[in-house]
Amino acid sequence: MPIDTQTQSTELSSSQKTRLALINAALRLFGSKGYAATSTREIAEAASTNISSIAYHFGGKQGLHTACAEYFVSLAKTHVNDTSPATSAAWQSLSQENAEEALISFVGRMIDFLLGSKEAPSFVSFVLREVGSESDAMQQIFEGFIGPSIEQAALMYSKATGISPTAEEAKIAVMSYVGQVFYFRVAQFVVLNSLGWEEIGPEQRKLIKTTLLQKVRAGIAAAREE
Amino acid sequence: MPIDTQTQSTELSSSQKTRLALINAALRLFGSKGYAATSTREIAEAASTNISSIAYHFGGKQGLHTACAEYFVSLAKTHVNDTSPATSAAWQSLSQENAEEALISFVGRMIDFLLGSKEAPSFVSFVLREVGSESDAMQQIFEGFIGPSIEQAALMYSKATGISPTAEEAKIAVMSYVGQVFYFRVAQFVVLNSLGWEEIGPEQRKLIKTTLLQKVRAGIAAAREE
DNA sequence: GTCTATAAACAGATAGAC
DNA sequence: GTCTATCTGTTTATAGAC
Repeated sequence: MPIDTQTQSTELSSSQKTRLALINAALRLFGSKGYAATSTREIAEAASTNISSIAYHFGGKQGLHTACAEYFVSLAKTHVNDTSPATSAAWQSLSQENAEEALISFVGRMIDFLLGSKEAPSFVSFVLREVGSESDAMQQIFEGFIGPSIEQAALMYSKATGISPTAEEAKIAVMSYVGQVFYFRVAQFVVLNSLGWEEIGPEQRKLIKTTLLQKVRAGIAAAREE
Repeated sequence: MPIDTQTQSTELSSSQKTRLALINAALRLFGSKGYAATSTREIAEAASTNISSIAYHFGGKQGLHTACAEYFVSLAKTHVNDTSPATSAAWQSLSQENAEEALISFVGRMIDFLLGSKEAPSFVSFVLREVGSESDAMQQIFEGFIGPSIEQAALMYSKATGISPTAEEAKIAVMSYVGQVFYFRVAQFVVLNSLGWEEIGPEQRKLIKTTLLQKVRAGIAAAREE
């Protein structure tokens, strides 16, 4: 059961504060160093609490890890739901042009989040380490967030291009867009060194966005003509 | 100094055999479980030797890790040099059409290697874990292999599209192609679950290849018309 | 060069005081 | 609920026999 650790706006009990601090610290440390390389002592110190709090709140290190995955899913879900409040049925009636714009907007928002937000590095690192080990946590992240997102984007793609919504090509195309964007976050070291950049700031992000979205539009147009 | 552990064809001394077995076992284990989660006992067992061999041959766990990176670079380099024996000057004189075909061939071979070869999972996992930690090993991998490959592909892209070879757009486009392909290997869990596939076999690889290369061609055509 | 035995450090978990 | 103190197992590194 994903516990609501974020939406509670005003007052948090001392217990909840400790709990949330532990999850945030763990998510960051698990992401940057990996699960095995992160010690519970380290997490407790980063969360400004005691090692025993981990056993008390989560049963142990593994329980804290599970809680991190649940926290990520609940956060990612509200993020996505906020930005696309329309129902699945509403997508069905979109015109080709509107579907294309919706897909472009989807990829654009993904670029802004993955390359522009403060939380992205932790989140992406965490999920990236999970996806390698086909863990229960990954299953949960897929079913709760990634799967539905790809499903929805594939629907937009099929509307935009006119190909069948059940065609495997739609999902492959969508995943290729996702993959492109992730690369610029995950392989940031390669990106910075190849281009001689110091960082991926607003200007760099804009250049990446322009180049990538042009490719997406070209790909949609080409698929439409088949 | 990258030590030649592979090209020696016929006879390997007992010492070299142990050394190579340790590197191969470590590369696989570091990739699949991560550096911290892999114990030297485990590596020694997988390599059918004793723990102390690690200290003897590499000084310790960290030394073995460095040797893995060096081994990867030397292997990747010979792979790339084998498949593109032409000099940099030769690329300069390519026609638009030939440059496009060279780029398509580059992406196609990347798909075949990353999704079809037996070694790819270990290698990709290893490099993926390195790229997160901007380690000395990663610097070496970039300078020895990744950087030059991107440079070369960007040159093909500029020839194929007619844009300036120094334009940042060329490298961004090339990296977007690389990113797409990597996603299908790295996020294989997502790919299989989204598409309901059991594995990425020859037929699946062919479908991915067709879809992705169509996008690459469309992107080149669009950039050419600007 | 390879092995056994062991040292020294560190991990996660837990009992019990407050 | 949070803390201190401690237990038990495991890690890497190393000294020394062969």
